[in-house]
Amino acid sequence: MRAEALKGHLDGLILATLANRPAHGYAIAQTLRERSDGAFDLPEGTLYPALHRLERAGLISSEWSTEAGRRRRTYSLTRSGGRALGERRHEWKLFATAVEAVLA
Amino acid sequence: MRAEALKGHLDGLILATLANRPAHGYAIAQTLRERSDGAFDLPEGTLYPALHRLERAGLISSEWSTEAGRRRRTYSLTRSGGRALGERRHEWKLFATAVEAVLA
DNA sequence: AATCTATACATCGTATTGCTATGTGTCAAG
DNA sequence: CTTGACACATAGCAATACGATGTATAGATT
Repeated sequence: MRAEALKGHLDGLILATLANRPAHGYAIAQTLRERSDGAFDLPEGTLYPALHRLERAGLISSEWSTEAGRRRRTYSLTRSGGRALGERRHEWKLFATAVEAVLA
Repeated sequence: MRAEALKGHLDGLILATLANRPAHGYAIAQTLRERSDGAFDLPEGTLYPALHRLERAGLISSEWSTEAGRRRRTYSLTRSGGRALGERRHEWKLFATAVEAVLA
């Protein structure tokens, strides 16, 4: 997968992952890898800045916790993030339809 | 349509447009707008640099001509560009499938 | 005991890329 | 003679994914 393909779509994927339940960064990466059947295997330098960006934007919120000696930052979708996810899903449909109309 | 959504996918769209027949920049923009039902309305600052980029990469080639006083640069898909288009189409399928598996 | 692997987070610097704004110039319509 | 469509070009900007690197704990392996 070329790096640029993901640009502009990562935020929606992260929000969608958090829509089911809150999760910490590492778990988000695992879920994304599983749900995408290995297609999305995010390096740390991609994931953590994206999470910080989403939190700055108010779409997710975080809380520190410690479990078995490991510190975790657990992220949850905010109400605003839920709305944003809806928009992203809608936008994706429009985008995918348009791309397929051209590529086909 | 958010600007970042297109990133990394524009090249494939341009290549696909040229797969039918050679065309000049302005015509490519028109075709893209029509085929995408208005979703892709490329500003010049997006289209022309992209064409130069594709030509530098050897995926398209160009020729100057003049028609009715207007100079045109007509672009054609190269053999290498044809192969690249195939790859992009394949990559798109993988990408779209993965995104839908996560967003759904 | 030492090393490796997985877990877990963080950030600096870089490359890529699409867009805005601006500039050049032709031609037809009003 | 001004507006709009046609036609191309580029400088500067903003956004973002990634590679590399660093910190730290826990369990398994050697």
